[in-house]
Amino acid sequence: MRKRGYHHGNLRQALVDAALRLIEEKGPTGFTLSEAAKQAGVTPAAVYRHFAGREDLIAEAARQGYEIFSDVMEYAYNDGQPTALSAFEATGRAYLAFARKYPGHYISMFESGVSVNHSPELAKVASRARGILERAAEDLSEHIPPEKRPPSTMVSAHIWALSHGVVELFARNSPGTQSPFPPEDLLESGIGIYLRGLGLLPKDS
Amino acid sequence: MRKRGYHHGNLRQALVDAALRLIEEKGPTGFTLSEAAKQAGVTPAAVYRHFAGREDLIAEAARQGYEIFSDVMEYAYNDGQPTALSAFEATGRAYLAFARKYPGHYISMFESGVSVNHSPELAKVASRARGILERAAEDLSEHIPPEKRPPSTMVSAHIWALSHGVVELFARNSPGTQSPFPPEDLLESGIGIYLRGLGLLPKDS
DNA sequence: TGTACATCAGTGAACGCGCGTTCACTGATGTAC
DNA sequence: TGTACATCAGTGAACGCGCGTTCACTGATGTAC
Repeated sequence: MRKRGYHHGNLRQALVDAALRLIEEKGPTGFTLSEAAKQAGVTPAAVYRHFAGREDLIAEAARQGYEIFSDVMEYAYNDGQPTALSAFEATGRAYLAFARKYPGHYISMFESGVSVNHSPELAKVASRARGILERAAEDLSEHIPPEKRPPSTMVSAHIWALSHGVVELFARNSPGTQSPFPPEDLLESGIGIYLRGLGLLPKDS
Repeated sequence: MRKRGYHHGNLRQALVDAALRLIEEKGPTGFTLSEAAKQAGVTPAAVYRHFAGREDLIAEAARQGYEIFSDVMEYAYNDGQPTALSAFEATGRAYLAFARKYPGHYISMFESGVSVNHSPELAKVASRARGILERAAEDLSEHIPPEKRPPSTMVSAHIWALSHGVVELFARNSPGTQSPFPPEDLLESGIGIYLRGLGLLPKDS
């Protein structure tokens, strides 16, 4: 996708990759532009050929994260097939799977302090991600009698919050805060109970 | 609680307070020992009379946070009175109220990267906090028929995750990530649906 | 095919900065007599 | 009450460090003729 050649070949992406690795390892705090440059085999000054600065580099890492995230969620959602319910549950599982598989991206997106309004592209891809979850919630809502139906944006916010909370509290190898349950089970059971509360699952499963 | 007098009077606590202010303002990243010292009207070196270093100061801020947090949660729980259900809901509300009222503490506790095992005192007070939520979940669980009752530690993990997720995603003034709903409503409705899913609330509320 | 030229990705040195931490010290406070 | 002494909280200077960023440059690559 990048233009080929010159000296390094594809420094821009190499820098993003290095940043992702460092952010995953040391957190957004520990990440430094200089070390990312070093890992890419390049002088810190070279970074400025491709990014406006440190924050811009993190923002690009986040942007790529949202891109992958959206793809993963969209794939899991699968246009609401075979059922709105199964699609919704798959989306929840995909959220956690993404957080586990792409921790550097996840941290860049949600813990780096980079605003989603850093650039129009970032805002756009972030809202695409949100849109998918909201659509899944909408599909689902149609199976709830209108008079007891919460707004579908609320449902998606609930699930997003639960998923994010599980990731932050129980899926990180943060020493000392480990749960007696695997995060996957925790999220799946939580979503299950929640959906039962919406009247979308039988009383006993 | 501190011994009185000498030069500053109560530098130790003044440093913790400054740290809390700075952490709230600039995040755990932006916090520096030197600036905390400056805000307390003191040389950076003076900090070392009271703390082992930067991390130790943050850990003390977190410790005080857990202390307040536990008190608040315990008060809300109110020994499960008048009912296990109402006590549980009050505990959830108290969680969010704490996060809003003591953002510096909250960040020190959950976002600063300080391990809960930094010191025995910290571990102790953190587990006290966890214990309260677990007890509330246990009381509640007794109203669920045993064969469809999830482990109470799981219930408390669900609620903790949901609450934390709401705080992180929707209760911060993080630019761009605002929800169409007040965090309080979001959490309360989420917990309501969840409890209904546990069979603890009537089908239509 | 060969030569002259333009481009521009990456260099390397330099900058000012604030950081966390150390150390020998000083001088206000508290205490013993 | 007054004096001599001990304590120890806070000072101030110094340290080495790595940071993000700038700048004039260089030299490999691509291109025009």
